[in-house]
Amino acid sequence: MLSHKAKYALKALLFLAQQDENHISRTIEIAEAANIPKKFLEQILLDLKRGHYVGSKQGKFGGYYLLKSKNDITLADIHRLFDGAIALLPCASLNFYEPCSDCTSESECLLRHGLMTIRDETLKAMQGITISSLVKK
Amino acid sequence: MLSHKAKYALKALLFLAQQDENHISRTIEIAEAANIPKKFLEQILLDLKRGHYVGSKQGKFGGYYLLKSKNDITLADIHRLFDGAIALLPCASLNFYEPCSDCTSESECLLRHGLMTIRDETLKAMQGITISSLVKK
DNA sequence: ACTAATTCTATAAAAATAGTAGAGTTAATG
DNA sequence: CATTAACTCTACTATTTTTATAGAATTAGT
Repeated sequence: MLSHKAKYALKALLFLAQQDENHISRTIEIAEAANIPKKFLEQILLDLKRGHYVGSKQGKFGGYYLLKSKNDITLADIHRLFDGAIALLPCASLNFYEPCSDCTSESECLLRHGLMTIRDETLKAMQGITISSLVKK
Repeated sequence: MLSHKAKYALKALLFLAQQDENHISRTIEIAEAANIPKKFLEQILLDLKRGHYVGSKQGKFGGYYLLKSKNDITLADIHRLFDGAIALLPCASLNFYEPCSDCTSESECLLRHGLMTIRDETLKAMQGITISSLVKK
């Protein structure tokens, strides 16, 4: 399941993607349009900025805008940024690999292989969903 | 990601699946073989029992055994039993549907459709992984 | 009766999540 | 250059979920 953060991030990105090119949106606008607590959204937008998904303009008449193309922001990206690994266990993860503390031998682990299969399929599916594809629905 | 409970449940089921037909395994055996805290495993086995995945025999020489066929226990089943919805948001879930509190109109939600696509693909993949298929690896 | 196992309920400790507060910084404008 | 309106940053708090643990009750074989 997605955390609220990830969900809010997606909703914010969808909002930004629907604005005119070069338009700058204030946090409060996004918060009200997408029904997100404003102070919470501030943090989320900063995270999106640090991930180079959005850009910002400071000061009066400042705000946020999409930095990457709608086509280049996938569900997988946002999941990883806010919720971490896409794999079902850290030992099966590409980007967030960690051995299981209860695992005696990873190579003999019966679970890991199956979970890596799932990861590959889920990842492929999630990389197929972009902000652009969502807006078009 | 899977919770420890779900991971431990899978490991316990894998252990049971590898025993001889009609063999009964004590909790302590499973716990030691799979490196799971015994008292925690007790709860998990009870949940698996309530889900009709394992059966138990009480009293001296009691223990647990697989009730369903290895082929009929899927990763999707265990995920749902311990970690709930497979969908990324409750509003996109088949078995754990709930509307989002922040959603003003579900029919106009741009996220939901994409998440239902992901759910269908993930679910299909997870239903393809059975205890039996894991043991064979 | 004794022993060894599951069953059940309650509790506790730790971690993660969700959200809030408030001071600081930046930039436009008159 | 003061004012205003925006983003930025750090810290904190409250809640919920997760991960167990404790201990009494029940069951059944010998």
